Amino acid sequence: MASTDTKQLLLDYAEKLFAQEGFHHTSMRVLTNQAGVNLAAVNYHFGSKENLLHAVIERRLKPLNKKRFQAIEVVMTQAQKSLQPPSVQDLLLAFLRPTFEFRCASEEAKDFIHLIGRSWNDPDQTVYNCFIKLAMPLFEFFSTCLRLSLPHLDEPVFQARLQFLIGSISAVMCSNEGGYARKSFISVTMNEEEKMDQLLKFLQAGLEAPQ
Amino acid sequence: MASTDTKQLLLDYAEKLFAQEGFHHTSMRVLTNQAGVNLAAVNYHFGSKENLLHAVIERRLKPLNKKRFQAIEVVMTQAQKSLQPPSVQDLLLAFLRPTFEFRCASEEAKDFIHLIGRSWNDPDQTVYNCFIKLAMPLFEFFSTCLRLSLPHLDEPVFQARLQFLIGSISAVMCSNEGGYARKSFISVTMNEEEKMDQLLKFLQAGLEAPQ
DNA sequence: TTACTTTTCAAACAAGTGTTTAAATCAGGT
DNA sequence: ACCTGATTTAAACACTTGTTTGAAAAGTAA
Repeated sequence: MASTDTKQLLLDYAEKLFAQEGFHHTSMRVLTNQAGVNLAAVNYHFGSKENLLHAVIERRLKPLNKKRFQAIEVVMTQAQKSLQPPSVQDLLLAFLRPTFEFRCASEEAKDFIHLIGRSWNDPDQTVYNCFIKLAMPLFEFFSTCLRLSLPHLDEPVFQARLQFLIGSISAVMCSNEGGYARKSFISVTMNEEEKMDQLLKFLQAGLEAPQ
Repeated sequence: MASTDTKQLLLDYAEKLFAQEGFHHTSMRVLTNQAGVNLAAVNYHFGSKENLLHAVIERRLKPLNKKRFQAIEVVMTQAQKSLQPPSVQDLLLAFLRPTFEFRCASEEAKDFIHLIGRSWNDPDQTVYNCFIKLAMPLFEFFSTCLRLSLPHLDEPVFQARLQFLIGSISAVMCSNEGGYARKSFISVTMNEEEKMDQLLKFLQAGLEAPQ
């Protein structure tokens, strides 16, 4: 077996298991068994379990964040041309559309998004740090741009609403109806596009609410 | 030492550690060391680590949910009297006020709320199941009542917005500025009352947005 | 084939986990 | 004082964890 195959297998199954079971709760023995490779392969190819997590997150998050970054940039340049602040709707869409498109791409992508959505509140420092290191620049860029769309808001109010926004987004990212997820009392029977539309409307209304 | 003291100590420190480190990542040896009791005390008094978690959650969640339940009931009886559907604002307030009041009561309460807020998306089935079993009845009641306030929404849209709502609320519950939490790029410098006001406005606007 | 590197493999390692056990200690009632 | 049941204790148990090791196998280039 080529070395790249083993690496890919490990990344794929790690992504799935980390999402489903959590990082700490995923055993390297279970992972390597499912992937059909030897236990020592993880340490040989990645050095450690933590490095494997890093590789799993980086592999998908880098291209995804690049897309989001570019989409936001488009909105910003158009805004500069028209000498107007960017609209909340455009910015939200620039952030959400690549996310949802990515999420719909495959079942594996859904697993990954689940993993990411949970990282915000993950008690495990390992997961949180790994995620935030890769995501921070984008979020700060997004936050700065969104600020321009909502100049009338006091800074603390803006920060608070940013927190609410992230909560809603990560809730959607964590939900995967029809997947391995446990039952919830909420059953969102909606295709992904409609769901994004609804999330957009919800967030826009919340962000633009009178202070 | 009276037996009740040991039990209390275990509950207190378990609450703190489960919130800070997560359930699985909390070692019973560390827990019993911090609490100053013997390792075997957990199994003697609670039977198992899982039962301890259950006791931790139940101790605080039962009275909290009772308060929320009663507050919602007040809103509903007033609505019935006036032959009007309950307002979104009143219902949200009935749910949020007891939560925030509880959260402000003490630092331990904040830990607990953090633990609860995370339970939604906890990869650990143990934590999730334990939480949902105790919280489900209240959430279903709340959901049913809120549905009456938003009769014009299609059912799928309502369900989706419910998901967004829970996301925002749990994001706030998980945040504990000034506590042991790691740094975030969001810094919400707001007292709890203002924060609740803002959350209320945000959610109300989002829920009542045109479909 | 030979020589060399990369990759795989089974086994062992050291440390940590929740739980159990049986003896020791403490408490309250008679 | 004594007895009895509740509680605490140190030690051990059985098991899992991520990681390391050194030899075997596979792959590559001369």
